[in-house]
Amino acid sequence: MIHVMTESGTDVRWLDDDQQRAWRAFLEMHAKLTAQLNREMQAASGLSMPDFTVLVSLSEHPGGRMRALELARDLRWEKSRLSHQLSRMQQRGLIERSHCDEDRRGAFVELTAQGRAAVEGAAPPHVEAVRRYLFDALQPAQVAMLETISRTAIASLDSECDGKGDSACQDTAELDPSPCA
Amino acid sequence: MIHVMTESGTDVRWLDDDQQRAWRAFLEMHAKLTAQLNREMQAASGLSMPDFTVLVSLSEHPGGRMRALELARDLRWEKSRLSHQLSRMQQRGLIERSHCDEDRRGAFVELTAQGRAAVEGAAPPHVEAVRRYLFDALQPAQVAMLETISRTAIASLDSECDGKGDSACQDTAELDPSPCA
DNA sequence: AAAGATTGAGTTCTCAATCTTC
DNA sequence: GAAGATTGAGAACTCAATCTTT
Repeated sequence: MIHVMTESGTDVRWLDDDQQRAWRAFLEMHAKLTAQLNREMQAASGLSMPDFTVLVSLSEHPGGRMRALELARDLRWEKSRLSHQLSRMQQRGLIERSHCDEDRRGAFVELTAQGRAAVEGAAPPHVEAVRRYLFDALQPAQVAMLETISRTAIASLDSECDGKGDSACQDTAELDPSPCA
Repeated sequence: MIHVMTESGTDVRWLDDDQQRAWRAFLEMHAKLTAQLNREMQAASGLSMPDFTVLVSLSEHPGGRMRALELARDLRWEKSRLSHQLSRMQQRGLIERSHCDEDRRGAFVELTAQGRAAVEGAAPPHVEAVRRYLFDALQPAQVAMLETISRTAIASLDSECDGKGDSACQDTAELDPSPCA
């Protein structure tokens, strides 16, 4: 374990070399991968990744229709982030919004025919790209380890933020992960 | 291997269950982790992660001074992304820009005293957070695997984009990874 | 007051266009 | 024309404030 004295005299445990390399490689990998996936999806289908993510979630629900709050929880997005995104997607005809009768505060979000066609067209090349850049090069044990590592970090992040409001730290704990492929 | 017939009759190899779970967990982990690190850095030091990333890179160079293009390569950022970021940081007094004598197209970027103080103050709590949320919960073999997986994906991404311009696909191949901790 | 949702302002990022110097 | 860099427009995200309904 490396310790370094800072100017303030505080004792800081820096990352060791292995951790440092892993951390920087992880960040670089994520940045390059998502940038590439975004570019290919935009070019092939005219959708951004945020568009696609929303459409996938909707398409996995019966009738392509769900409450906005449920969608926000599903995606682990802030309410305002979802609202802004839905506004843009509505303008482009990918989704529609309607009011909720049981609870008149609520809003429903619904896939349009155009939105459904868009996500069905975008999914195949996207999945192929995820395979090509990531999974085709990984062994099964590595895939399993990637999930284990990710879940470990998610658990430590979720346990950290216990009493915090809104969406920064999740107010939901029992939903499935965000659908992105 | 699962095959699915789409409407267009194309044969698509979808992700299998293990891959699907790993992929979604990976995306969720990265999103939560970076959001949390961003929030803590903003609260503790008034810096965003992009600010910090730039300052770290500068502080690791002699004199806290380097060419803009070198910085862009170091961070694997587009020229325009860096330029916008530097404009904001210059306004806040974190860096200064000056002209290059040898090549009058070029620009130098230099850490100000304030910028150096900011990054030195921000680094310790940031590193602690990275340890707390990620590395403290990982075994050495998992850290090594994370790096291996990341480098595998980076390699497949780098080999994919060979003849492409500017920065989307890297025009550099022999530099160190982006410094972010 | 709390819950569901929207809005506006400010930051960040990408893309295409531009400008200057080589 | 290519290289180094900046600019403007639009998309995406966060935060705080707001509005309506419960």
